Amino acid sequence: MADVNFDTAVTRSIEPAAERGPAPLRWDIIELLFFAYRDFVGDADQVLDQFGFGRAHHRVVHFVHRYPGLKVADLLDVLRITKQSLGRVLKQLLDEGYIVQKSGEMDRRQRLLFATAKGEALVAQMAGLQTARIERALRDFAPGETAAISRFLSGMIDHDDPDKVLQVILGTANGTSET
Amino acid sequence: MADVNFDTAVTRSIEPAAERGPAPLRWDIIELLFFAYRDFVGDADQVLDQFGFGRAHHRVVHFVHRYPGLKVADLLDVLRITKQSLGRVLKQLLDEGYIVQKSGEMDRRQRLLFATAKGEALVAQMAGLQTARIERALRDFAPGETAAISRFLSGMIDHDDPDKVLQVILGTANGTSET
DNA sequence: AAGATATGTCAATATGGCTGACGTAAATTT
DNA sequence: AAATTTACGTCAGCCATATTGACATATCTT
Repeated sequence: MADVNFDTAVTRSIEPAAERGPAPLRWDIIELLFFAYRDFVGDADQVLDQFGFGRAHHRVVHFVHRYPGLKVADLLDVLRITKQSLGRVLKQLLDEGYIVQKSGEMDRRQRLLFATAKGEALVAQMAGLQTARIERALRDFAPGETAAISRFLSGMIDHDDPDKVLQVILGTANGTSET
Repeated sequence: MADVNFDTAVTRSIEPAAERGPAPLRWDIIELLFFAYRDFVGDADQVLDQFGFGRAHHRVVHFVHRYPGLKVADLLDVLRITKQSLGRVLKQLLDEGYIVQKSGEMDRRQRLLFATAKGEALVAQMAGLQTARIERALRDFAPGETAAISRFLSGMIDHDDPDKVLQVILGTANGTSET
């Protein structure tokens, strides 16, 4: 199985040496992020398959659970999809009783979204698997190091985003988890 | 715009808090990962749009560039898709000259894949944007902290994966399960 | 010669994005 | 009060990317 020249790959083979300082690319972090995220969402996929849902359902019910009373428009900002795309998924979650909606009291055009106990249970099941992965990965770090990890992830995010949910997260992200 | 009770959301509303402890969930890391990865791939999306490609093309040409001589079967393992899905994307990249293939010398059934200069340029352009984001996020960390960040990302990955590319990335390390 | 393997391909289907257009109720502005 | 804007829903169709199953071909292994 020595077919692929992984050694060449690791030491970097073809680099445009035209300029003097090609500004080294962070292949290491780029690929670690790819695989970390792949396995991270893989945890949720296992659960979703059992419920006949896809990743889109996860994202919707997750944010609705976490930010009760979220408006449809807020959700569109967070997920960065169109209302048509959201509509399909949201309708299923409403029909199957994972989410309910109430009209806004101040503005009755708004449909405020809330997760039901059923929806909460689904979210918690997936978050449980992902939390296990996270705790496993964080197990041997000093408190200062785990804080650095949080700050790094926060630093990877575009902070100039007008998204309201994101503002909340970035405002409180430096604290530790609640509960 | 005080419609949504973000405050309630942050302090968490519907959680069985009275009991001994349902194992606190790491909502903080879960959501930071979501947004960090969303913006991270967003960098590549900008470039891909200009080329008329999608994320699938990025993944393929990235790994082919990074691990020259990769077999089709290896690529399927890394990307975790079927060969039918890969075939469509790979064919485009071959037709448009981003990738070339050569028959394996020891096993001529194999099609070993290599990125062309054109393919390499595309990958480098996307990696450049992502590297800028990474360097920005890592700017103010001590060396020990950046090492911790890499170890964390590595720890988030399933190490018992038979995937050959992953083994190289993880340092050709053990086959130890995730204890 | 027989079987397994690596790859390619055809056909059908599902999911989850997209755009554009239109409708309705409710809030806001004039 | 009327006009306009906003929040949301929906219909219709298109595209990208994923799926499964079946089958073809070349090549390596036994």
